[in-house]
Amino acid sequence: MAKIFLEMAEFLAMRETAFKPRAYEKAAQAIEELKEDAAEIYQKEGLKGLEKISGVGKGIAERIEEFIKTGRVKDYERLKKEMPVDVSGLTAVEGVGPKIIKALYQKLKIKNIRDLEKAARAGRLRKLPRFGEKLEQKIIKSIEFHKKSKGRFLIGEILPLANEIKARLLKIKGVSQVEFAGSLRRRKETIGDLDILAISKEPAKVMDYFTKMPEVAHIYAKGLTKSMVRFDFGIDADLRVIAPESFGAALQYFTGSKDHNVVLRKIAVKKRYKLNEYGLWRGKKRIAGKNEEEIYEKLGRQLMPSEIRENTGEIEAAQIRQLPRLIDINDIKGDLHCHSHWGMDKKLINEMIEAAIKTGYEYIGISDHTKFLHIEHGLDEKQLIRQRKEIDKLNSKFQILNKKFRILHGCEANIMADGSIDISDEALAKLDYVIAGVHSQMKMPKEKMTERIIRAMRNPNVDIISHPTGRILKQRDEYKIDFDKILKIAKETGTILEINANPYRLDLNDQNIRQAKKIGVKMIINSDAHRKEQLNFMEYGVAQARRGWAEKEDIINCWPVEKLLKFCFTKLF
DNA sequence: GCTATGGATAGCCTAGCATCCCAATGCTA
Repeated sequence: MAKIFLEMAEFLAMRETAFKPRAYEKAAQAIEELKEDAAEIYQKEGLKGLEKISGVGKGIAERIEEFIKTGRVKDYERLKKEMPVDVSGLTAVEGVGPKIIKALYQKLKIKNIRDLEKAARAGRLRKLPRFGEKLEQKIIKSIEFHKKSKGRFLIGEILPLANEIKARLLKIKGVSQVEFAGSLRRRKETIGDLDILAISKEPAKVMDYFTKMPEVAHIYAKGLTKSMVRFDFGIDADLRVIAPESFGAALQYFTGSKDHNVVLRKIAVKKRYKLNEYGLWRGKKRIAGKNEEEIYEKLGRQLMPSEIRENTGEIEAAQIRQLPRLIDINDIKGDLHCHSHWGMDKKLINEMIEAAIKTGYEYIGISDHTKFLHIEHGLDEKQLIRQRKEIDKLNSKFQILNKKFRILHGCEANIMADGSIDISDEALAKLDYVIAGVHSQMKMPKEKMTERIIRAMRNPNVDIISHPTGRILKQRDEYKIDFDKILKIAKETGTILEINANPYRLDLNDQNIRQAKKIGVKMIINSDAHRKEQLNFMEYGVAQARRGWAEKEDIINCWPVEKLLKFCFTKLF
């Protein structure tokens, strides 16, 4: 449905219809972001229910109804007949928009990317009015990039590279500040492109350097205030050089999100100000712009952390000065989901411990897989006992040395299809804590999967549910579960839900976290490290928790170890 | 076509860059 409305928006733009394109675009986005299936909403509440979706009014609600009932949207088909082209395919080519698509179809009967590439390579585009050789070349290059492009990138893939580029830019003479904006600064799970802002006395030098970096495969644009490039592995990056007096305004503006900014600008207009990337203005006078804080303050709002700028209530909370005090990476006292590959790898457990101490943790929990996962060399009851002895030995060493550090002994057990655990309760009871997770048969019907996890939560030995929704970003959807029900039982039993910090998981997601916090379900941020370097995944988990408005009190590995163990020990069921 | 405001109507984000044509247009963020 979202795709149909998005295409309708493009068709309407081709006809130069005013305002409707934006309306359809907005509706498409709203539908895509919907948590519930639109068909379910319609079934329960009819047209009125659909109209409650922000961006959906009477007209679009009726078209959704039509689609649910007939599987078609007549208006869409009419538009498509008028201009039978693959709009979504063509607009995916950078530099091609509705006006160009229209000209291409009318003059050259170009319907899709294949036609376009053929015509461009044959030199037929340059002959069209308002076209030229350069535009033709640009389109050929865009098509080549499009074929290679991999879409969005995981934050775990981008942040390390971005930090390196930042360090390089800071070394250039005349550069005094470099910051990321956009989805990277909001720490979204996936990043579409890289937005970088800089202050420099010599913009030309920075732009020269930036566009000539070894990673740069293509330069879209290069000016004194803005340059845009594509890196060889497929992500685009923009660099803007900003005047110091506008830096805060630019940072605010380019950080977004778009929805957050739209609301903010409306607030500015209401106060008879104007907000743009150069500052907050009253008439021609700039009344704020150097930093973000003064802009938000002049608009009557607390400064909002970038991770929650999604227009999901943060602007309202900031007005009554009730913003949450988001958890910080420095609040983390330990990591309870670390694999040592015990029995397979003799050194890893020590490496993990060393890395944890170096990070400044007060404790680490070793939680290897249990016996059902043969492939990961899961431990059985006897092996767990032997592992316990080794951990006791290591702990007594710390005591002798009078070090505060402590190793906890846990495991990541498997929740079987019927909700039972793959290892005996006796063995589990001897551990400091137990994580349980689903690692098999993930395609169960919603009710069965929910019951399965609930049964595991009701096991008095199970303290933590790992990666509760099971999704793998860019690879696998979450399992079908009734999350509200899981939350209810988690609250009832005192079961802790994990925020798995592996950048491929980031599970729970931001919305899950917010829901859990609201109900009072406790969470834990774990790295799920299988190598010592992966302990650093914690950073992504903390970012995710922040996006879910989590505070220190909500996350049990911000607590001292005694309090944490007591919470695990006094589990209700 | 949607939303907000007030019950029918106004308003819908802004700006840099490339390109094509030499002042305007389209795309993108």
